[in-house]
Amino acid sequence: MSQAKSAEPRPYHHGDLRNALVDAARRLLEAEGPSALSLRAVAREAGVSPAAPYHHFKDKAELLDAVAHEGWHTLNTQMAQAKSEDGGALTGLGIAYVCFAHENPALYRVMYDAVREKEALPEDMQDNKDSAYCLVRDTLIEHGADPAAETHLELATIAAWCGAHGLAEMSGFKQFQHLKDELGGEREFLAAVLGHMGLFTK
Amino acid sequence: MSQAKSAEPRPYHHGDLRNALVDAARRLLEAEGPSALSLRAVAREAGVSPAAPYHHFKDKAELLDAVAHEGWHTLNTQMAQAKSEDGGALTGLGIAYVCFAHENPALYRVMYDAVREKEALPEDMQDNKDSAYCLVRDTLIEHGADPAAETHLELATIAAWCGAHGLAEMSGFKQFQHLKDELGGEREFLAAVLGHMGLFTK
DNA sequence: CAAGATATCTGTACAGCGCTTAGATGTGAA
DNA sequence: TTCACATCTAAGCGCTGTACAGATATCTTG
Repeated sequence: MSQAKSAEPRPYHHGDLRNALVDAARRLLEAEGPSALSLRAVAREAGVSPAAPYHHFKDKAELLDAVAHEGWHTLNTQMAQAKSEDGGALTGLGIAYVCFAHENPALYRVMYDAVREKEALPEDMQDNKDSAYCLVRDTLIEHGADPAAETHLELATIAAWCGAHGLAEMSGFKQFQHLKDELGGEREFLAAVLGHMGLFTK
Repeated sequence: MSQAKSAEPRPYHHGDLRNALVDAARRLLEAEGPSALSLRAVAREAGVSPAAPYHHFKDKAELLDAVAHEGWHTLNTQMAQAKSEDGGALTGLGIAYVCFAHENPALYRVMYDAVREKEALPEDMQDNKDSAYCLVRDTLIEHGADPAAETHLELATIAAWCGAHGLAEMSGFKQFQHLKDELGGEREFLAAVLGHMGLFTK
């Protein structure tokens, strides 16, 4: 494992240990998976003692929250990019969402583990202009949803998100491989399933 | 915690420890949540030594698999019941699915944790006549899907399942409370979101 | 019924975990 | 310069999953 970046004998005070810990956690997560992500391992990876993280995070959950926060941020920007590239079709957003989950499986899991613990939407997804949630809602409006029918709009956004999250967790199943082969690829499979959700038509 | 059922000093050989362990696990899961479900706690609850479970399960994951297996079985039967009671509407199945997840949150989580580990559908959900998967597929046929269009049918079933799973994980969010109030209840909220998924119309 | 093979369970131990506490070390303000 | 404060280390607690050797009960075979 990469032991931080430099070989010089780190000064007693790290300088920016908080960020270093979050980075180390992401590195470990990617390399070893979520089950290997112990606080102690993160501290080792960052080159500090096992107790050091407690001066920056209340407990392990709070460190994972910080990792998840970065994850939501990345997801938001990737979906915004997908929207601009794809001409703004809802299916494109759905595929971008699922692809993010596939490309960062461990991170995606940490993101939703945190969310399940709190039983609440992460702040990064709430009524923040840059959130993927709002991106989806705006896209629905562009495709004809009535912006005045707030409840309707909110329900539709939730439905789309539920479908995308479900697909993100399911589409990796081995049992679906034959469908991907049949349809000519992963993306085609995703688009087909999303298409069957109604909301994602077109 | 209830220390098994009887006060008599259990014979050296338990008789049916395997099932006793699975039951103990379910009891703990319900009472204390998934984070409290350690192998050692399960052994304590069943009144045996920490090493005893290893004669019946390869490791902790295999015990959780057994718990998950029971969970899938329960889910299948509850959905079959919902179908017979509800006149066979797809929305009823979706609501039954989500309600199961809400009534057994810890169990539902164990079920999907196992699934994520394996990246495969649980056996109990595959092409077994009693599976909820087949129940949904048959319901789609009853509502007009062409049984000969196998790919189409499979995609639609997957889409429905993805939507239901997503909703099961999302619908507990505090942020959606105002929608439940507005719509007159939890079930109405669920039905409304499912309705927006297209597949679940009627 | 005797005897040994086998299945099941216990006791003990190890390394790793999250977290706490006490004390060491560096930093910045008075 | 001094002292308060932020940051880090070292040591340790109780927990975990798991391995292994040995105890105990049951089953099989004679």
